[in-house]
Amino acid sequence: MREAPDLDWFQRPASVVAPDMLGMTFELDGVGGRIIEVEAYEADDPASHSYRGLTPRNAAMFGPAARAYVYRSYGLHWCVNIVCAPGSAVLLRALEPQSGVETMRRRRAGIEDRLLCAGPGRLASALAIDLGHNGMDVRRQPFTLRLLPGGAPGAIVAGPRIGISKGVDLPWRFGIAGSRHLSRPFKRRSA
DNA sequence: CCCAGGATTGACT
DNA sequence: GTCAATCCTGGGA
Repeated sequence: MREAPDLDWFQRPASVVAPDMLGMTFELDGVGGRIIEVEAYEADDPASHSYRGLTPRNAAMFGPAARAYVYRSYGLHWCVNIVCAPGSAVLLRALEPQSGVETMRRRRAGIEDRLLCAGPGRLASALAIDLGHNGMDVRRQPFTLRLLPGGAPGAIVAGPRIGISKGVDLPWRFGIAGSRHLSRPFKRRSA
């Protein structure tokens, strides 16, 4: 099994790190899978929580790289990012479930397998990520983040980010083309 | 101090 | 397709 990338690897701008993260394996307490979809949020990005500078909520985004930035979405859901260069982070939007699938099913009774980690809120729920994980180093227990031989299992596609009202033109959503574990399909590039 | 508005999801028409 | 749930951040007064 390979190790997590060096700290320097994370200290690049999130929009550069994000596509490199596709195909890596992300787990919490042995529950997780292959990263299928991510979004990048930069420091000077009007859609980013860090855009207006350091606040109590977004403090992790201005701390060391390779840490988790966890926030509450719409008052109900948790979402998890991996911090990159200062003020930038990669939002984890979808995994292909690979380990601890029974645990995920128990946590999300009734949901289809392909939806277990399809979306940032579902992903955090399936892995039982919450604010208690904010600021933790994703290269160390209880997290694992590692490269797999072969890299991304398919072509990488990019498109506009989902659910934002600013920065809508930036193509900073990245995913594995055609994966059935995406939160939503990527619009095919027009000819 | 106030309150509009979310990096979403699931239920329902 | 539409829409409510739910809560807390942070900008503005």
